[in-house]
Amino acid sequence: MIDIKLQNLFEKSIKKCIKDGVFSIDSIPKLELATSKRPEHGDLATNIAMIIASRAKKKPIDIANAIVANLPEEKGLVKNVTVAAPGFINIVIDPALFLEQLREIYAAGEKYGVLDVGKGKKCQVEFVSANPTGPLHIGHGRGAVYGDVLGNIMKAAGYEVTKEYYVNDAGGQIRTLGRSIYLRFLETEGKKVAYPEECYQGDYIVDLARELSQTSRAKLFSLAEDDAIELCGEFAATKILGEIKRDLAETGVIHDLYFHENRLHTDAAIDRAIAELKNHGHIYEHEGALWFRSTAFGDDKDRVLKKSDGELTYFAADIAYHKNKFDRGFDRVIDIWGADHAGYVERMRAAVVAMGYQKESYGVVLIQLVNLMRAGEVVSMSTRSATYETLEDVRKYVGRDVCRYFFLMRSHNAQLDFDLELAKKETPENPVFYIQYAHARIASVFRKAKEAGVSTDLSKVDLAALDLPEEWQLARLVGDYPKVIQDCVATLEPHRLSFYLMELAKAFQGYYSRGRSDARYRIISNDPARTAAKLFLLKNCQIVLQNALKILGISAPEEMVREEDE
RNA sequence: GCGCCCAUAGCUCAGUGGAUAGAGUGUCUGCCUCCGGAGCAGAAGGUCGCAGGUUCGAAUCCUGCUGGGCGCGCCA
Repeated sequence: MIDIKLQNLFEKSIKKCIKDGVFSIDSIPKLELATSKRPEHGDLATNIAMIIASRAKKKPIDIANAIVANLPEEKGLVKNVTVAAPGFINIVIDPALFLEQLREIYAAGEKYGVLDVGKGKKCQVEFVSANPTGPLHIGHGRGAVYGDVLGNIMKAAGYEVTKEYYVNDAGGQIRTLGRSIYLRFLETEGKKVAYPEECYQGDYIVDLARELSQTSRAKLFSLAEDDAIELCGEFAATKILGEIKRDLAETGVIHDLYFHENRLHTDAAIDRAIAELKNHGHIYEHEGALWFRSTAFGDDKDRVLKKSDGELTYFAADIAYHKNKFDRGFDRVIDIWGADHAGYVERMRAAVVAMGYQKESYGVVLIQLVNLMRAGEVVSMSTRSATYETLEDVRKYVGRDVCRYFFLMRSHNAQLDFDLELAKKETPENPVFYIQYAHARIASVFRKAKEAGVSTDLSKVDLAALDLPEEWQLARLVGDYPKVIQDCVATLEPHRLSFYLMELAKAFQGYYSRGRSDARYRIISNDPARTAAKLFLLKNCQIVLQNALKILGISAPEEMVREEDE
């Protein structure tokens, strides 16, 4: 809003400068406004004079001065404008304008921060997609929370989002799973078997074998070995997928759709996808196998779709799945993969482009791995015996909110050290509590106000009663929220929201705490107009805290309860 | 060997070409008669891995190094 108004003012001024012959350029550059880091640089700053200077071959400072001199007057917008070397234009906004924004926020309520940049386009976010052969580990957890929150952010930004989980329930891995179960079953029957290294080693395999045995012992003996293994595989995969879903649900991650790979096989979708590539001339045969010429689209080497033994590769199924995605009408398809799949990106992109879909509509986000730590020591992830290895164990140990926040407080393309002992600490070192505390404190003030019989009717508030710099600052900060959402969408980086929340919480705590020593800062006073205005400001802070926490999938408690008090 | 990611305060990390590089934590010093001290204010702490280059301006972009992580199958 403010941006647009300023854009207009500057455009007018620049046009006048051109007309007056101060400088000459072909087109007017877009006005970039940055929030100033230092108070003496005003609220906003623009570098437009320097941009123009480089094009017009003039001194930036002269251009800045000319632009400022020609800025039209507009009441209630700009309070002051100054020029600083080498050519910055610093703008002080009328504080009343930030305060006015509060009314919009209050009116929008939980809709505040909902944007239309997505314009209702259909967006699919695929994440987790772990094979149903074992429990989710902490790395899956990071991808799960990232994908969930990215989906929430895209939704808030105006996309129509589908969160999806691709289930690899066909092929070799499920057969191996079935064999693992079957062999463990034989063991429980007292048979001596050699348990191969490539089979799944976890204890859960034994548990599943026992469980299946209870209902289907006779059947397993009556079937031919291959059929028995298939039965074991189906049983275990279904069971494990159920566990994964429950695990995700408890982490606050809900997918809209579980897409089963099996479907692609039963309705010949893979054949159709290969045919599609063939029509475009990107398929050839070599040494009895069927190849996709992915090198034509920037991949390192061509890839096999059908092996010489006649079996399809997983890549073939993945291509069919992605064809399916685009055929369902998604304008944007975002895959979220672990960093260990980086080598897979180029071939998938190649396939998407080769089938004739827009390159820009497809994106892959790689999530770097997680190092699980305990009090500074790395907890081994390779040994199955390690205690806190699964997502479930970690979540149960630290709690859902902390678990999610730790995954969200870091850029996804940096590795994450997840320290269990640090996450477990409830006091200052743990930002999630600090943010929640800000929310709870506001709730507490409202309870107090009610007790004291203060009117909490916020429909008519005199904003002029907010006359402290910290109050303008807070108003400005909550006004930044939609921009933060926009940035998160543009960069696909939800951690920016976490950092914003921290900043907002800090600004609020600082403001609130001054009330201890300075009566002007106390929220509830015997001045009804000031009290109402301050409550209104707090309410707006609370709205933003709530909306942002909701996107992150973290609770916004009305009060904080210490664990030892429970 | 090739590809991708990372390197910023003691530690963990922000910083999508802008001004004197910021938080949290740790260390040190203060602060409460009163709305929640899980708090607040302040101080100290930096050759932004190294070397070049592009630019009015580089932690940010380009090139080459160094160090760490991941990946390079007719595996999944």
